Amino acid sequence: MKKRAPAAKRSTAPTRPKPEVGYHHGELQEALIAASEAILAEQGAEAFTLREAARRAGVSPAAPSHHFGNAQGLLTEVAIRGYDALAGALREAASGKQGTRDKLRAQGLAYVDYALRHPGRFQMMFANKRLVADDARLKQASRAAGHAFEVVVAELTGGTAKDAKTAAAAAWSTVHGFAKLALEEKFGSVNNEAGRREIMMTLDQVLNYLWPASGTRR
Amino acid sequence: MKKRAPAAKRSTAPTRPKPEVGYHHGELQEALIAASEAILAEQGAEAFTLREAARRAGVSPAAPSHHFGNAQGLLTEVAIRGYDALAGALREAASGKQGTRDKLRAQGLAYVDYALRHPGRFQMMFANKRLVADDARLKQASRAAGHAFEVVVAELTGGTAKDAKTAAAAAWSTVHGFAKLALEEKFGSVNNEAGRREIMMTLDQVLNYLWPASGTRR
DNA sequence: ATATCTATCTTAACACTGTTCAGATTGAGC
DNA sequence: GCTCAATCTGAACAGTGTTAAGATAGATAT
Repeated sequence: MKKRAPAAKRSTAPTRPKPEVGYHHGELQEALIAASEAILAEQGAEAFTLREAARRAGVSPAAPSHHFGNAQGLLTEVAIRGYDALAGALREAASGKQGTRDKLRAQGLAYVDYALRHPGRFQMMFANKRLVADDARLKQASRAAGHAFEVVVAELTGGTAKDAKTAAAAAWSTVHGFAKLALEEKFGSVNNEAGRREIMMTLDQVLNYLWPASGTRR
Repeated sequence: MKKRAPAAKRSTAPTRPKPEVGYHHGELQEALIAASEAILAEQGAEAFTLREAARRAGVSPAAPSHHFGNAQGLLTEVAIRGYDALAGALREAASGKQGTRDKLRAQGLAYVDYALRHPGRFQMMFANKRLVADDARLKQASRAAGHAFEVVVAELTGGTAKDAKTAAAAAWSTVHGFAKLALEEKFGSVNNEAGRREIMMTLDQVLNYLWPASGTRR
């Protein structure tokens, strides 16, 4: 078994607030999360194994349990960060536009773009059985992402809160379904850039169809 | 290990075209498919194991390989039947209605109803990595299900074939996304009948919002 | 400075999994 | 009857997640 490089020597100053390596391994949590992300990015959600994540972090397969309890715990942490990143992407997409419909369309495109750029992470985020589904932070992060739709949609409906909820559910369902179907290759190949561009164009048409510009009829 | 009951005695007539039991086990393919369906129904897609399916069919873990190659092959067969059943449900839902919009709404409700009633099977149908994704029969069955939307939507658009494709993609995406999000508990609990009813009502609102009755504006 | 404490990590084991391969079994056809 | 090919078993292999006991080492107290 390969021994990892010895930890960097401690600074001579003993009162350092945050040592550069910390405990034995130091940032094992972060290392395991990074390793998990790498597996998801390289080989997809189905290929993730706890042992492989431990291997990449240079620790024994039992090490992660002390930080995350079990594989679900580690993946939950990954999913939380994934939701945070998604929510950020949605907010940013909306902030770059003026009209409400433009914001909504930009959010839809950003949602699917995120899914296609991080397919493994995205699939894992919505694989409740592999996560600690009732984790408070996970639920909060997920809600925050869904909330990004409500914020924009509320401007659109201008009606009751219930209408806004319905419209947000509609928007989220549409882009989520499109992303999922795209990832399962129902709209053609998604492995090459050309395929992804075509899929994004299809999405644009779908969004135009469901949320036509003001005054347009169908 | 438990010995299964001895096969029923052959009929005295030797020229029977289809013996009631066939080979050693007889209908092992069907038994394995039924066992797999049972696992999916009882414990969900994540809980499926080939060994458990073999156990339930009363054969050794190596037996399935002779009929399906591997676990993916068996699950592909299950998925094909799932798509066939889904396509049938979609066609039947549309056939019971007159107006095009009523057909579309009935299809949407039927789609999500199917997903909520057979969650394990539904999740497996859209888990490409666990199936033989390029199996011709699987792709055909999947296309047939998607085609059910196109048929109804074509009446709605009355435009070019491209418009119909866009509208069908929109409809499929919406109901698929809603079903997926519902199964991941994003719209509340789905484990009890009351929760499912509430979710179906939310879906009805979503469909009314996205495909309003003729003449209605938003 | 030394001893103790406690978080961290390893080692080894356990019960699983899917798959492969050699051989046994058994229905079908000559 | 005999042969043949399809079917199934048994055993093995490499891999998985998880657990328990012990080693290690940073932090803390004396």
